[in-house]
Amino acid sequence: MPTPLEKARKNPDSMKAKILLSARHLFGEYGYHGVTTRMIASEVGIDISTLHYHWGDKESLYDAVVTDIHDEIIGVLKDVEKVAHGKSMTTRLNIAIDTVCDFLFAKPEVPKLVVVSAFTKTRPHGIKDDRLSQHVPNIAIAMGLAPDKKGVSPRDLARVLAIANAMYSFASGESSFKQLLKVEHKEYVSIVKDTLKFILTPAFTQETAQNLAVRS
Amino acid sequence: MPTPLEKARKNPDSMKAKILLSARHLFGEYGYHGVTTRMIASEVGIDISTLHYHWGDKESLYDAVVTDIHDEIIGVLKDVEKVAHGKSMTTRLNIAIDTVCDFLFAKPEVPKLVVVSAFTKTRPHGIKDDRLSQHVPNIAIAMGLAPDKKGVSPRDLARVLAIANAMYSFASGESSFKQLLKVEHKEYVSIVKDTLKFILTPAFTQETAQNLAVRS
DNA sequence: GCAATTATGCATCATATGATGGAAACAAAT
DNA sequence: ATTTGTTTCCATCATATGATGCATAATTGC
Repeated sequence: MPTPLEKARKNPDSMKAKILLSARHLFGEYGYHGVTTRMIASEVGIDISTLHYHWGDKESLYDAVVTDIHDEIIGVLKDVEKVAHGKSMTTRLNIAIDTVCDFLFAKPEVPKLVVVSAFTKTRPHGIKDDRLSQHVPNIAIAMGLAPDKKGVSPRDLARVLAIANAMYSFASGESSFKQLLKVEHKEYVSIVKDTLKFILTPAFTQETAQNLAVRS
Repeated sequence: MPTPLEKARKNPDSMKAKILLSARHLFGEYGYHGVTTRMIASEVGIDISTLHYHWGDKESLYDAVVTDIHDEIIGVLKDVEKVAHGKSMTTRLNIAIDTVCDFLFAKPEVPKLVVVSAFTKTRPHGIKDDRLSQHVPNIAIAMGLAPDKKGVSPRDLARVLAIANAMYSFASGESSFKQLLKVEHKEYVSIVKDTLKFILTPAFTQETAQNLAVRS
Protein backbone atom coordinates (compact mmCIF):
# COMPACT_ATOMS: atom_id res chain seq x y z
CA MET A 1 0.00 0.00 0.00
CA PRO A 2 2.20 2.84 -1.25
CA THR A 3 1.51 6.37 -0.09
CA PRO A 4 1.09 9.16 -2.67
CA LEU A 5 4.60 10.33 -1.82
CA GLU A 6 6.06 6.87 -2.48
CA LYS A 7 4.23 6.72 -5.80
CA ALA A 8 5.60 10.12 -6.79
CA ARG A 9 9.14 9.04 -5.92
CA LYS A 10 8.80 5.78 -7.85
CA ASN A 11 7.93 7.58 -11.09
CA PRO A 12 9.52 11.04 -11.36
CA ASP A 13 7.72 11.70 -14.66
CA SER A 14 4.30 11.15 -13.16
CA MET A 15 1.90 14.01 -12.62
CA LYS A 16 2.11 13.42 -8.87
CA ALA A 17 5.87 13.98 -9.02
CA LYS A 18 5.55 17.11 -11.16
CA ILE A 19 3.05 18.60 -8.74
CA LEU A 20 5.24 17.72 -5.78
CA LEU A 21 8.21 19.41 -7.41
CA SER A 22 6.34 22.64 -8.12
CA ALA A 23 4.86 22.58 -4.64
CA ARG A 24 8.34 22.25 -3.12
CA HIS A 25 9.54 25.18 -5.15
CA LEU A 26 6.60 27.45 -4.43
CA PHE A 27 6.15 26.63 -0.74
CA GLY A 28 9.86 27.31 -0.33
CA GLU A 29 9.60 30.62 -2.11
CA TYR A 30 6.41 32.03 -0.55
CA GLY A 31 5.66 29.95 2.54
CA TYR A 32 2.54 27.90 3.20
CA HIS A 33 0.04 30.75 3.24
CA GLY A 34 1.75 32.56 0.39
CA VAL A 35 1.02 29.74 -2.01
CA THR A 36 -2.38 28.95 -3.50
CA THR A 37 -3.29 25.61 -5.02
CA ARG A 38 -3.96 27.57 -8.19
CA MET A 39 -0.36 28.81 -8.28
CA ILE A 40 0.97 25.28 -8.09
CA ALA A 41 -1.47 23.97 -10.69
CA SER A 42 -0.65 26.87 -12.96
CA GLU A 43 3.11 26.26 -12.70
CA VAL A 44 2.59 22.62 -13.60
CA GLY A 45 0.18 23.60 -16.36
CA ILE A 46 -2.79 21.64 -15.09
CA ASP A 47 -6.21 22.35 -13.67
CA ILE A 48 -6.54 22.82 -9.96
CA SER A 49 -8.89 19.86 -9.69
CA THR A 50 -6.18 17.59 -11.07
CA LEU A 51 -3.96 18.71 -8.22
CA HIS A 52 -6.64 17.87 -5.66
CA TYR A 53 -7.25 14.56 -7.39
CA HIS A 54 -3.63 13.53 -6.86
CA TRP A 55 -2.85 15.00 -3.48
CA GLY A 56 -6.11 15.70 -1.69
CA ASP A 57 -6.20 18.99 0.15
CA LYS A 58 -3.52 21.66 0.36
CA GLU A 59 -2.32 20.56 3.75
CA SER A 60 -1.73 16.98 2.64
CA LEU A 61 0.39 18.23 -0.22
CA TYR A 62 2.37 20.49 2.10
CA ASP A 63 2.84 17.56 4.42
CA ALA A 64 4.18 15.46 1.57
CA VAL A 65 6.60 18.25 0.63
CA VAL A 66 7.91 18.51 4.19
CA THR A 67 8.31 14.75 4.48
CA ASP A 68 10.03 14.59 1.11
CA ILE A 69 12.51 17.26 2.06
CA HIS A 70 13.07 15.81 5.48
CA ASP A 71 13.98 12.41 4.06
CA GLU A 72 16.45 14.03 1.66
CA ILE A 73 18.14 15.81 4.53
CA ILE A 74 18.43 12.59 6.51
CA GLY A 75 20.06 11.01 3.46
CA VAL A 76 22.64 13.76 3.18
CA LEU A 77 23.42 13.61 6.90
CA LYS A 78 24.01 9.86 6.62
CA ASP A 79 26.35 10.47 3.69
CA VAL A 80 28.29 13.00 5.70
CA GLU A 81 28.52 10.67 8.66
CA LYS A 82 29.82 7.85 6.45
CA VAL A 83 32.55 9.95 4.82
CA ALA A 84 33.52 11.92 7.92
CA HIS A 85 33.68 8.98 10.30
CA GLY A 86 37.02 8.62 12.05
CA LYS A 87 38.55 11.77 10.56
CA SER A 88 39.85 14.71 12.58
CA MET A 89 37.45 17.41 13.79
CA THR A 90 38.74 19.90 11.24
CA THR A 91 38.31 17.41 8.42
CA ARG A 92 34.88 16.36 9.66
CA LEU A 93 33.78 19.99 9.74
CA ASN A 94 35.11 20.70 6.27
CA ILE A 95 33.37 17.65 4.85
CA ALA A 96 30.12 18.57 6.59
CA ILE A 97 30.24 22.17 5.40
CA ASP A 98 31.13 21.31 1.80
CA THR A 99 28.65 18.47 1.46
CA VAL A 100 25.72 20.11 3.18
CA CYS A 101 26.28 23.46 1.45
CA ASP A 102 26.42 21.80 -1.96
CA PHE A 103 23.16 20.08 -1.19
CA LEU A 104 21.42 23.16 0.17
CA PHE A 105 22.52 25.36 -2.71
CA ALA A 106 21.50 22.74 -5.25
CA LYS A 107 18.00 22.62 -3.78
CA PRO A 108 17.31 26.07 -2.28
CA GLU A 109 13.74 25.18 -1.41
CA VAL A 110 15.07 22.78 1.21
CA PRO A 111 16.66 25.30 3.58
CA LYS A 112 13.93 27.87 2.93
CA LEU A 113 11.17 25.47 3.79
CA VAL A 114 12.92 24.11 6.86
CA VAL A 115 13.74 27.54 8.22
CA VAL A 116 10.35 29.07 7.55
CA SER A 117 8.47 26.08 8.91
CA ALA A 118 10.59 26.21 12.06
CA PHE A 119 10.18 29.96 12.55
CA THR A 120 6.57 30.70 11.58
CA LYS A 121 3.22 29.21 12.47
CA THR A 122 0.47 28.12 10.10
CA ARG A 123 -3.26 28.54 10.47
CA PRO A 124 -5.65 27.32 11.53
CA HIS A 125 -4.11 24.58 13.68
CA GLY A 126 -0.39 25.00 13.10
CA ILE A 127 1.19 22.27 11.02
CA LYS A 128 3.83 20.75 13.21
CA ASP A 129 7.14 19.26 12.21
CA ASP A 130 9.22 17.63 14.89
CA ARG A 131 11.04 15.30 12.59
CA LEU A 132 14.15 17.31 11.89
CA SER A 133 14.86 18.04 15.52
CA GLN A 134 14.75 14.33 16.26
CA HIS A 135 18.00 13.97 14.37
CA VAL A 136 19.95 16.81 15.90
CA PRO A 137 21.18 14.56 18.73
CA ASN A 138 22.48 12.10 16.13
CA ILE A 139 24.50 14.85 14.47
CA ALA A 140 25.95 15.79 17.83
CA ILE A 141 27.18 12.23 18.27
CA ALA A 142 28.40 11.93 14.69
CA MET A 143 30.38 15.14 14.98
CA GLY A 144 32.02 13.85 18.13
CA LEU A 145 30.48 16.45 20.41
CA ALA A 146 28.86 13.84 22.63
CA PRO A 147 29.75 10.22 23.40
CA ASP A 148 26.33 8.60 23.03
CA LYS A 149 22.57 9.16 22.89
CA LYS A 150 22.36 9.67 26.63
CA GLY A 151 25.38 11.96 26.87
CA VAL A 152 24.04 14.75 24.67
CA SER A 153 23.74 17.88 26.77
CA PRO A 154 21.63 20.93 25.84
CA ARG A 155 24.92 22.72 25.27
CA ASP A 156 25.98 20.11 22.69
CA LEU A 157 22.62 20.38 20.94
CA ALA A 158 22.89 24.16 20.85
CA ARG A 159 26.28 23.89 19.17
CA VAL A 160 24.88 21.57 16.52
CA LEU A 161 22.01 24.00 16.00
CA ALA A 162 24.49 26.84 15.59
CA ILE A 163 26.30 24.95 12.84
CA ALA A 164 23.05 24.02 11.11
CA ASN A 165 21.60 27.52 11.48
CA ALA A 166 24.66 29.06 9.91
CA MET A 167 24.46 26.89 6.82
CA TYR A 168 20.68 27.13 6.47
CA SER A 169 20.64 30.89 6.89
CA PHE A 170 23.26 31.52 4.25
CA ALA A 171 21.50 29.15 1.87
CA SER A 172 18.01 30.51 2.55
CA GLY A 173 19.05 34.12 2.30
CA GLU A 174 21.13 33.81 -0.83
CA SER A 175 19.03 36.18 -2.90
CA SER A 176 19.17 38.91 -0.25
CA PHE A 177 22.77 38.38 0.80
CA LYS A 178 24.13 37.93 -2.70
CA GLN A 179 23.14 41.43 -3.72
CA LEU A 180 24.48 42.83 -0.47
CA LEU A 181 27.87 41.23 -1.13
CA LYS A 182 27.57 42.20 -4.80
CA VAL A 183 28.74 38.81 -6.04
CA GLU A 184 27.36 36.12 -8.33
CA HIS A 185 26.11 32.74 -7.25
CA LYS A 186 29.35 30.84 -7.66
CA GLU A 187 31.42 33.33 -5.69
CA TYR A 188 28.69 33.57 -3.07
CA VAL A 189 28.86 29.83 -2.42
CA SER A 190 32.62 30.01 -2.18
CA ILE A 191 32.56 32.91 0.28
CA VAL A 192 29.91 31.21 2.38
CA LYS A 193 31.95 28.03 2.68
CA ASP A 194 35.07 29.98 3.59
CA THR A 195 33.20 32.05 6.15
CA LEU A 196 31.65 28.98 7.75
CA LYS A 197 35.04 27.31 8.00
CA PHE A 198 36.61 30.50 9.32
CA ILE A 199 34.05 30.71 12.10
CA LEU A 200 33.41 27.10 12.99
CA THR A 201 36.86 25.54 12.77
CA PRO A 202 38.59 27.43 15.58
CA ALA A 203 35.64 26.96 17.93
CA PHE A 204 35.35 23.23 17.43
CA THR A 205 39.06 22.51 17.44
CA GLN A 206 38.33 21.92 21.04
CA GLU A 207 41.58 22.03 22.96
CA THR A 208 42.56 25.25 21.26
CA ALA A 209 39.21 26.85 21.88
CA GLN A 210 39.39 25.93 25.53
CA ASN A 211 42.94 27.19 25.82
CA LEU A 212 41.81 30.44 24.25
CA ALA A 213 39.03 30.75 26.79
CA VAL A 214 41.47 30.20 29.66
CA ARG A 215 44.10 32.55 28.26
CA SER A 216 41.84 35.51 27.58
CA MET B 1 3.38 66.48 8.28
CA PRO B 2 3.80 63.41 10.48
CA THR B 3 3.43 59.97 8.94
CA PRO B 4 1.01 57.46 10.51
CA LEU B 5 4.02 55.68 11.98
CA GLU B 6 5.29 58.85 13.61
CA LYS B 7 1.84 59.52 15.04
CA ALA B 8 1.69 56.02 16.47
CA ARG B 9 5.07 56.42 18.08
CA LYS B 10 4.16 59.78 19.52
CA ASN B 11 1.18 58.37 21.40
CA PRO B 12 1.63 54.73 22.43
CA ASP B 13 -1.91 54.57 23.79
CA SER B 14 -3.49 55.58 20.51
CA MET B 15 -5.44 53.16 18.41
CA LYS B 16 -2.81 53.46 15.69
CA ALA B 17 -0.16 52.29 18.13
CA LYS B 18 -2.28 49.40 19.39
CA ILE B 19 -2.91 48.20 15.86
CA LEU B 20 0.76 48.51 15.00
CA LEU B 21 1.70 46.45 18.03
CA SER B 22 -0.71 43.64 17.21
CA ALA B 23 0.38 43.73 13.60
CA ARG B 24 4.02 43.36 14.64
CA HIS B 25 3.16 40.41 16.79
CA LEU B 26 0.98 38.63 14.24
CA PHE B 27 3.11 39.29 11.15
CA GLY B 28 6.06 37.97 13.12
CA GLU B 29 4.19 34.87 14.15
CA TYR B 30 2.51 33.92 10.86
CA GLY B 31 4.23 35.90 8.11
CA TYR B 32 2.62 38.40 5.75
CA HIS B 33 0.26 36.02 3.98
CA GLY B 34 -0.52 34.11 7.16
CA VAL B 35 -2.12 37.16 8.73
CA THR B 36 -5.49 38.62 7.79
CA THR B 37 -6.55 42.14 8.58
CA ARG B 38 -9.41 40.54 10.50
CA MET B 39 -6.95 38.70 12.75
CA ILE B 40 -5.22 41.94 13.65
CA ALA B 41 -8.49 43.81 14.19
CA SER B 42 -9.79 40.95 16.30
CA GLU B 43 -6.68 40.90 18.49
CA VAL B 44 -7.02 44.63 19.08
CA GLY B 45 -10.75 44.25 19.64
CA ILE B 46 -11.86 46.61 16.91
CA ASP B 47 -13.67 46.42 13.61
CA ILE B 48 -11.67 45.77 10.49
CA SER B 49 -12.79 49.09 9.00
CA THR B 50 -11.20 50.95 11.90
CA LEU B 51 -7.94 49.28 11.05
CA HIS B 52 -8.19 50.39 7.45
CA TYR B 53 -9.17 53.86 8.57
CA HIS B 54 -5.91 54.22 10.52
CA TRP B 55 -3.45 52.41 8.31
CA GLY B 56 -4.90 52.17 4.81
CA ASP B 57 -4.39 48.82 3.13
CA LYS B 58 -2.70 45.74 4.50
CA GLU B 59 0.53 46.39 2.69
CA SER B 60 0.91 49.89 4.14
CA LEU B 61 0.49 48.49 7.62
CA TYR B 62 3.06 45.78 6.94
CA ASP B 63 5.38 48.44 5.61
CA ALA B 64 4.97 50.46 8.78
CA VAL B 65 5.74 47.37 10.86
CA VAL B 66 8.91 46.68 8.91
CA THR B 67 10.03 50.30 9.17
CA ASP B 68 9.25 50.38 12.88
CA ILE B 69 11.29 47.26 13.54
CA HIS B 70 14.10 48.42 11.32
CA ASP B 71 14.46 51.67 13.21
CA GLU B 72 14.55 49.81 16.51
CA ILE B 73 17.34 47.60 15.24
CA ILE B 74 19.33 50.61 14.09
CA GLY B 75 18.93 52.06 17.56
CA VAL B 76 20.26 48.94 19.24
CA LEU B 77 23.21 48.75 16.85
CA LYS B 78 24.08 52.35 17.66
CA ASP B 79 23.93 51.55 21.37
CA VAL B 80 26.25 48.61 20.87
CA GLU B 81 28.66 50.70 18.86
CA LYS B 82 28.72 53.37 21.53
CA VAL B 83 29.44 50.96 24.39
CA ALA B 84 31.79 48.68 22.46
CA HIS B 85 33.89 51.42 20.87
CA GLY B 86 37.61 51.11 21.65
CA LYS B 87 37.30 47.84 23.57
CA SER B 88 39.06 44.63 22.63
CA MET B 89 37.56 42.30 20.03
CA THR B 90 36.54 39.76 22.69
CA THR B 91 34.85 42.46 24.74
CA ARG B 92 33.17 43.98 21.70
CA LEU B 93 31.80 40.58 20.74
CA ASN B 94 30.54 39.88 24.24
CA ILE B 95 28.81 43.24 24.42
CA ALA B 96 27.28 42.78 20.99
CA ILE B 97 26.03 39.27 21.77
CA ASP B 98 24.60 40.19 25.18
CA THR B 99 22.95 43.42 24.06
CA VAL B 100 21.54 42.19 20.78
CA CYS B 101 20.33 38.90 22.28
CA ASP B 102 18.58 40.70 25.12
CA PHE B 103 16.85 42.91 22.57
CA LEU B 104 15.87 40.07 20.24
CA PHE B 105 14.54 37.90 23.06
CA ALA B 106 12.59 40.80 24.52
CA LYS B 107 10.87 41.41 21.19
CA PRO B 108 10.72 38.05 19.42
CA GLU B 109 8.69 39.46 16.54
CA VAL B 110 11.74 41.44 15.47
CA PRO B 111 14.02 38.56 14.48
CA LYS B 112 11.12 36.53 13.12
CA LEU B 113 9.95 39.30 10.86
CA VAL B 114 13.43 40.15 9.67
CA VAL B 115 14.35 36.56 8.93
CA VAL B 116 11.10 35.65 7.23
CA SER B 117 11.03 38.84 5.16
CA ALA B 118 14.60 38.17 4.04
CA PHE B 119 13.96 34.53 3.18
CA THR B 120 10.50 34.46 1.62
CA LYS B 121 8.75 36.44 -1.07
CA THR B 122 5.36 38.10 -0.90
CA ARG B 123 2.71 38.32 -3.58
CA PRO B 124 1.75 39.87 -5.83
CA HIS B 125 4.74 42.14 -6.37
CA GLY B 126 7.13 41.13 -3.63
CA ILE B 127 7.46 43.67 -0.85
CA LYS B 128 11.10 44.63 -0.79
CA ASP B 129 13.24 45.59 2.15
CA ASP B 130 16.78 46.66 1.48
CA ARG B 131 17.08 48.82 4.53
CA LEU B 132 18.66 46.38 6.94
CA SER B 133 21.35 45.33 4.53
CA GLN B 134 22.35 48.96 4.12
CA HIS B 135 23.67 48.87 7.65
CA VAL B 136 25.63 45.66 7.51
CA PRO B 137 28.72 47.49 6.22
CA ASN B 138 28.50 49.85 9.20
CA ILE B 139 28.54 46.90 11.58
CA ALA B 140 31.61 45.54 9.83
CA ILE B 141 33.39 48.82 10.47
CA ALA B 142 32.12 49.12 14.03
CA MET B 143 33.29 45.60 14.85
CA GLY B 144 36.71 46.45 13.49
CA LEU B 145 36.54 44.01 10.61
CA ALA B 146 37.13 46.70 8.03
CA PRO B 147 38.92 50.08 8.20
CA ASP B 148 36.33 52.29 6.45
CA LYS B 149 33.28 52.35 4.18
CA LYS B 150 35.36 51.66 1.10
CA GLY B 151 37.43 48.91 2.66
CA VAL B 152 34.60 46.50 3.37
CA SER B 153 35.18 43.33 1.35
CA PRO B 154 32.47 40.75 0.58
CA ARG B 155 34.33 38.46 2.98
CA ASP B 156 33.95 41.00 5.80
CA LEU B 157 30.24 41.40 5.05
CA ALA B 158 29.78 37.65 5.05
CA ARG B 159 31.35 37.45 8.50
CA VAL B 160 29.00 40.11 9.82
CA LEU B 161 26.09 38.22 8.28
CA ALA B 162 27.26 35.05 9.97
CA ILE B 163 27.21 36.77 13.36
CA ALA B 164 23.81 38.31 12.73
CA ASN B 165 22.37 35.08 11.32
CA ALA B 166 23.46 33.15 14.36
CA MET B 167 21.72 35.51 16.76
CA TYR B 168 18.60 35.93 14.66
CA SER B 169 18.20 32.19 14.07
CA PHE B 170 18.44 31.29 17.74
CA ALA B 171 15.99 34.05 18.62
CA SER B 172 13.54 33.26 15.82
CA GLY B 173 13.59 29.55 16.45
CA GLU B 174 13.26 29.69 20.21
CA SER B 175 9.96 27.84 20.37
CA SER B 176 11.28 24.99 18.22
CA PHE B 177 14.75 24.84 19.70
CA LYS B 178 13.68 25.25 23.30
CA GLN B 179 11.70 22.05 23.29
CA LEU B 180 14.52 20.27 21.51
CA LEU B 181 16.96 21.31 24.25
CA LYS B 182 14.28 20.61 26.85
CA VAL B 183 14.95 23.84 28.73
CA GLU B 184 12.91 26.83 29.80
CA HIS B 185 13.20 30.33 28.37
CA LYS B 186 15.73 31.68 30.84
CA GLU B 187 18.12 28.78 30.47
CA TYR B 188 17.65 28.82 26.70
CA VAL B 189 18.80 32.43 26.52
CA SER B 190 21.78 31.64 28.68
CA ILE B 191 22.79 28.64 26.57
CA VAL B 192 22.39 30.62 23.37
CA LYS B 193 24.65 33.41 24.60
CA ASP B 194 27.28 30.91 25.74
CA THR B 195 27.11 29.04 22.46
CA LEU B 196 27.44 32.22 20.43
CA LYS B 197 30.46 33.29 22.44
CA PHE B 198 31.96 29.81 22.23
CA ILE B 199 31.70 29.85 18.46
CA LEU B 200 32.38 33.46 17.58
CA THR B 201 35.12 34.47 19.99
CA PRO B 202 37.90 32.16 18.78
CA ALA B 203 37.18 32.96 15.13
CA PHE B 204 37.27 36.69 15.56
CA THR B 205 40.23 36.79 17.90
CA GLN B 206 41.97 37.25 14.62
CA GLU B 207 45.66 36.52 15.09
CA THR B 208 44.88 33.27 16.83
CA ALA B 209 42.41 32.18 14.21
CA GLN B 210 44.92 32.87 11.48
CA ASN B 211 47.67 31.05 13.34
CA LEU B 212 45.36 28.10 13.69
CA ALA B 213 44.74 28.09 9.96
CA VAL B 214 48.47 28.14 9.24
CA ARG B 215 49.31 25.49 11.81
CA SER B 216 46.72 22.94 10.75
C1' DG C 1 -23.20 74.33 24.49
C1' DC C 2 -22.27 73.85 19.60
C1' DA C 3 -19.90 73.15 15.30
C1' DA C 4 -16.19 70.77 13.20
C1' DT C 5 -13.26 67.14 13.18
C1' DT C 6 -11.97 62.58 14.18
C1' DA C 7 -12.92 57.83 15.20
C1' DT C 8 -15.77 53.58 15.20
C1' DG C 9 -18.85 49.91 13.71
C1' DC C 10 -22.44 47.81 10.61
C1' DA C 11 -23.56 46.27 6.24
C1' DT C 12 -21.92 45.19 2.02
C1' DC C 13 -18.94 44.29 -2.26
C1' DA C 14 -15.74 42.16 -5.36
C1' DT C 15 -12.40 39.04 -5.68
C1' DA C 16 -9.50 35.14 -4.09
C1' DT C 17 -9.28 30.69 -2.55
C1' DG C 18 -9.98 25.79 -1.27
C1' DA C 19 -12.61 22.29 -2.71
C1' DT C 20 -15.97 19.14 -5.34
C1' DG C 21 -19.30 16.90 -8.88
C1' DG C 22 -19.54 15.22 -13.11
C1' DA C 23 -18.67 14.88 -17.94
C1' DA C 24 -15.24 13.89 -21.21
C1' DA C 25 -10.65 12.12 -22.71
C1' DC C 26 -7.38 8.65 -22.24
C1' DA C 27 -5.30 4.14 -21.24
C1' DA C 28 -5.30 -0.80 -20.22
C1' DA C 29 -7.17 -5.28 -20.37
C1' DT C 30 -9.84 -8.79 -22.41
C1' DA D 1 -14.13 -3.33 -30.18
C1' DT D 2 -15.83 -3.15 -25.67
C1' DT D 3 -15.36 -2.76 -21.10
C1' DT D 4 -13.05 -1.10 -17.13
C1' DG D 5 -10.36 1.95 -14.63
C1' DT D 6 -7.73 6.12 -14.53
C1' DT D 7 -6.82 10.87 -15.45
C1' DT D 8 -8.07 15.50 -16.88
C1' DC D 9 -10.74 19.65 -17.22
C1' DC D 10 -14.97 22.66 -16.92
C1' DA D 11 -18.36 24.60 -14.14
C1' DT D 12 -19.60 25.66 -9.83
C1' DC D 13 -19.88 26.30 -4.68
C1' DA D 14 -19.02 28.03 -0.03
C1' DT D 15 -16.17 30.54 2.49
C1' DA D 16 -12.33 33.80 3.35
C1' DT D 17 -10.41 38.05 2.57
C1' DG D 18 -9.30 42.89 1.43
C1' DA D 19 -11.61 46.87 1.09
C1' DT D 20 -15.27 50.70 1.20
C1' DG D 21 -19.63 53.60 1.98
C1' DC D 22 -22.16 55.46 5.30
C1' DA D 23 -24.42 56.35 9.54
C1' DT D 24 -23.41 56.99 14.25
C1' DA D 25 -20.59 58.03 18.24
C1' DA D 26 -16.80 60.36 20.42
C1' DT D 27 -13.61 64.12 20.71
C1' DT D 28 -11.86 68.63 20.02
C1' DG D 29 -11.79 73.67 19.51
C1' DC D 30 -14.30 77.64 20.22
